Amino acid sequence: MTDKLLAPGLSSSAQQRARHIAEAAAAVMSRNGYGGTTMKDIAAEAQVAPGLIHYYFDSKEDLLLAVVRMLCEEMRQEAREAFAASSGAAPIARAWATLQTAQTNIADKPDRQRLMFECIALAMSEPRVREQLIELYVDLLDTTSGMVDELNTQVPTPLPVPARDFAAVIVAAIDGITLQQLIDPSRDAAALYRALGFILLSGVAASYAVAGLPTPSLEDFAALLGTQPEPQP
Amino acid sequence: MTDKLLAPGLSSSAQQRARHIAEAAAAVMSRNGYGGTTMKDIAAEAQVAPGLIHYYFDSKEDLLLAVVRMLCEEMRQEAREAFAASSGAAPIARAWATLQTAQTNIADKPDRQRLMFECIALAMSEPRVREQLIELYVDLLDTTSGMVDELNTQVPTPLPVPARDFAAVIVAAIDGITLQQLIDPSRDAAALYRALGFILLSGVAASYAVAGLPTPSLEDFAALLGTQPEPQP
DNA sequence: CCGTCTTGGTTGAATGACCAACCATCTTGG
DNA sequence: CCAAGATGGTTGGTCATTCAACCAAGACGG
Repeated sequence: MTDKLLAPGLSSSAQQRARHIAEAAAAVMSRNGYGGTTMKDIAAEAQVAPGLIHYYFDSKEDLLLAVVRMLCEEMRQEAREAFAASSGAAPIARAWATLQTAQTNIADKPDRQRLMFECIALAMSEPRVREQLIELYVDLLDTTSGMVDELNTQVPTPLPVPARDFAAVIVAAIDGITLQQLIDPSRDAAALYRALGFILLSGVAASYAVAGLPTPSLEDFAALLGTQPEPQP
Repeated sequence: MTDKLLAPGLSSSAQQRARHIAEAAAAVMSRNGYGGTTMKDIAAEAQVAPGLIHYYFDSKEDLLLAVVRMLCEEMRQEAREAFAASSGAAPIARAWATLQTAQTNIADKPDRQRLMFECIALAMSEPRVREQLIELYVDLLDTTSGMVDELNTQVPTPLPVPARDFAAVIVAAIDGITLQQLIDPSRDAAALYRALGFILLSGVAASYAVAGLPTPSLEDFAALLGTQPEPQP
């Protein structure tokens, strides 16, 4: 039994208790990182005896996984909502709106992102963690490539690359930007997202061009992304 | 004194000795990860007493930093060489050739990449590590944006985003793809790099279109990237 | 030339801090 | 009254780091 949280056969109050502990863990771990968090810290945050944590979770690692799963689900949900909310708009606008959720995520809750990456680092040496993480990534790519698929139908020439690969690259770029932000928060994340937006959207422009349709100008994009185009000197 | 390796006033034989230890550390840490490596392991690999390591390096952390700096420098060098070697070719080909070095890097030496990310995770909680990492990223972005600048002059319409932001996004995407590869090596890295290539290069296509020049067809790109375009069903 | 001193390296056992996991023992709700 | 739930001190193991002792090889005085 690896994860009592998901195990059936626990009363709903027990599930609530487990969740309470997981939330406390999320708070402390976000604050101090996984390595910098002791079971005692978590117990203190949850106002509970240290031993009790092991009653609900087999190990510290399990607790981390529960936390990370919660955080992932939350982020994915936000992205899905933004995508759905923009369902009437032009494909470019939808893509941009959805991308924004990633941007605000790192801006508003850097600690959570940090925890995610600590978990990834742990996964490199802990096979159990890795498996869980693979699952989470599969879900994330499913969601993203679903969106790409949908946008693909609204564009004159469909993308010349498999939607899933395209989605993976988008996710990769977001992860990478997040990483850079975590390492040096003083850098301007908005500028990077703007650049990412341009890069992705110029693909759309090419799509128009290839179809022999009038190509949207870069100024159009610029207006959309809320910035001026900045030609190189 | 934080880093005896760089400290002046050590005889050159001492520098050699330090390097020898750092190389042993690189080997073991790549194999077992930073967390999974003990000073004893490193000592054994270097055929040296555990205590000696602290004669040359103040802490395990310092040793990691020395190792990471070596690895970074190596990768940057490879990329620079590939870029320089292709200096006669078309901008698209140069970009692609340089991108390839990143691809082979993760394919051939995943362990090193893993160590890099473990170091990044550590940086989140260790200010000293973070500072060093910021420096390394600055260097990396300098190199990359230098390349982007150079390519920018060879293209009909210069990029509408600052070269440095563009470079940062490229680096981010590479990092992200690397991360995904580390988590699940069974995924097809080549496909992701192909997708990244298309995304970046369709920006070039747009650049032609905006300039009112005939747009290179996606088939042209496909040939260049050594694959067939795969239209979505 | 030879013994001794000095210095720069080198050794590996001992230290000490840390903490996840355990468990013997209470408490309480049903 | 008795589990299920909760407590928190104890335990055992892991390591980074320290340190006192050791050694080889060059400098030096006699």
